[in-house]
Amino acid sequence: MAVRGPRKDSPRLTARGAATRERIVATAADLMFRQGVTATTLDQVVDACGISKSQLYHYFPDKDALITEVIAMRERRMVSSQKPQLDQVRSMRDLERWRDSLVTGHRERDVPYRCPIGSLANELSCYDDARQSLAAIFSRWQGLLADGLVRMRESGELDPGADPAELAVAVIAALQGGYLLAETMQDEQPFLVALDMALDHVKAHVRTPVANLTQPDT
Amino acid sequence: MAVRGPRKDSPRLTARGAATRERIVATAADLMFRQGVTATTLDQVVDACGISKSQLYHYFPDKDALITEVIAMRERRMVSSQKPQLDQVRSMRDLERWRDSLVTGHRERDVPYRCPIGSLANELSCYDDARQSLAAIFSRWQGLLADGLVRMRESGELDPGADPAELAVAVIAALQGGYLLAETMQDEQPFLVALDMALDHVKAHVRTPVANLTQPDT
DNA sequence: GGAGGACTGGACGATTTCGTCCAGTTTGTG
DNA sequence: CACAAACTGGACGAAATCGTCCAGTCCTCC
Repeated sequence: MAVRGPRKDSPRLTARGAATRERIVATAADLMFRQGVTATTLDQVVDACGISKSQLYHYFPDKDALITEVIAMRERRMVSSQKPQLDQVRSMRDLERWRDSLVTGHRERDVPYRCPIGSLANELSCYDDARQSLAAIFSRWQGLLADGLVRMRESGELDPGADPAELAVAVIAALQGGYLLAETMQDEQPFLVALDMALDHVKAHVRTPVANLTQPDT
Repeated sequence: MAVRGPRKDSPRLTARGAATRERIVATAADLMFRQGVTATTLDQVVDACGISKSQLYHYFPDKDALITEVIAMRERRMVSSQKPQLDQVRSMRDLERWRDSLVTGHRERDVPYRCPIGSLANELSCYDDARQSLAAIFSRWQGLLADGLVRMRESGELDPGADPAELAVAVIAALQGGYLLAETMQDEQPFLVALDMALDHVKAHVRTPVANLTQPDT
């Protein structure tokens, strides 16, 4: 898991080889996403990928190594899809845009309501290596969000007393819970409700200009 | 799954037999809780339970049937642990007590931060039978919570415009997300943060007496 | 005390899964 | 060209896993 040598997992690797390797990981990631890790067979990966078994074992010593790579790919994908958006966050409005893109993203590609990271985390949390990697991914994700909240605080929109890190954790938790309920109930409503709660929670820490203090309707 | 005959799964069943059957389910539930369903072997169940394999197959036709029973047990346990508390909920204060008992419950018995229902849901959501049962459990849970919120609304504490069902979904989602993060990070903080967010969210729908409208610190 | 359920204990087979191995072909690159 | 990597294809073994089966003992209730 730790990076020991200079290049340990690439002892002379052609562009083509790297591509195949990547394809294997992608295929495994997809199968594991849909069926779960334990339920996914190496033979399934081989078949779905259209390669022969010897190729799989040419690139990966065993299933665990493949799983490790799948996790790594999940992190890359999360960052590449989330970072561009979260880096833009400077206001409550931006955060709402982020939420909307999560929702619409699931609507157009009709991928099941399910978090590729959360589902791995649930299944692999009893294996410490994997668990730690997944914890790091969550941290990273949370960090991206927290950075946005920090910017909101610096720009004065967020209350100076608000804790961006803590808010970010809450938002990710809501996201995960929303995914799980939506998936289980096969209904996107819990996902929407959870995300709205999360954003409301952030909004509760938005600096309230006096103008916003309208008279209470009592 | 559906109850067809008068007693289909108890064709003459001694008290002792029923007890053993129950012990098998409990043992399986425990193993599946800690390792996951797919990762749990029938031989493991047999060993952990101290019975012989023929007994397992005497009571259950196959692994699926056992899983079904495990899910049913999870529902019973959830209801028996949650209903007494949630039925008491009549105020924000009661809700906070519920949250506290969730936290302290996990602290004293040092059971891992992990939802017995949520983890099953995550792993079994691709099998429609199981998924539906688990969705029903979530609904039930949410219903218990919503009932409490309805009482809060009736007593005037909760805003008449608040939607108890929706609030309950949000709370359960936060709970689930909190579990997942806490488990993965091996830290109870995300669990606390998520639950606090959820309660704040409910609190935001509490009727605000004029007395509570203290001057904003601007 | 007798019938039937509860239970042991392990043999057994079928199948799946992981992982190995290798002989031979194709592709790519210095 | 020559060498190495990429790849096929499938045989193979070991182990795990599911599920069956049965002979025989123990317990319980009518």
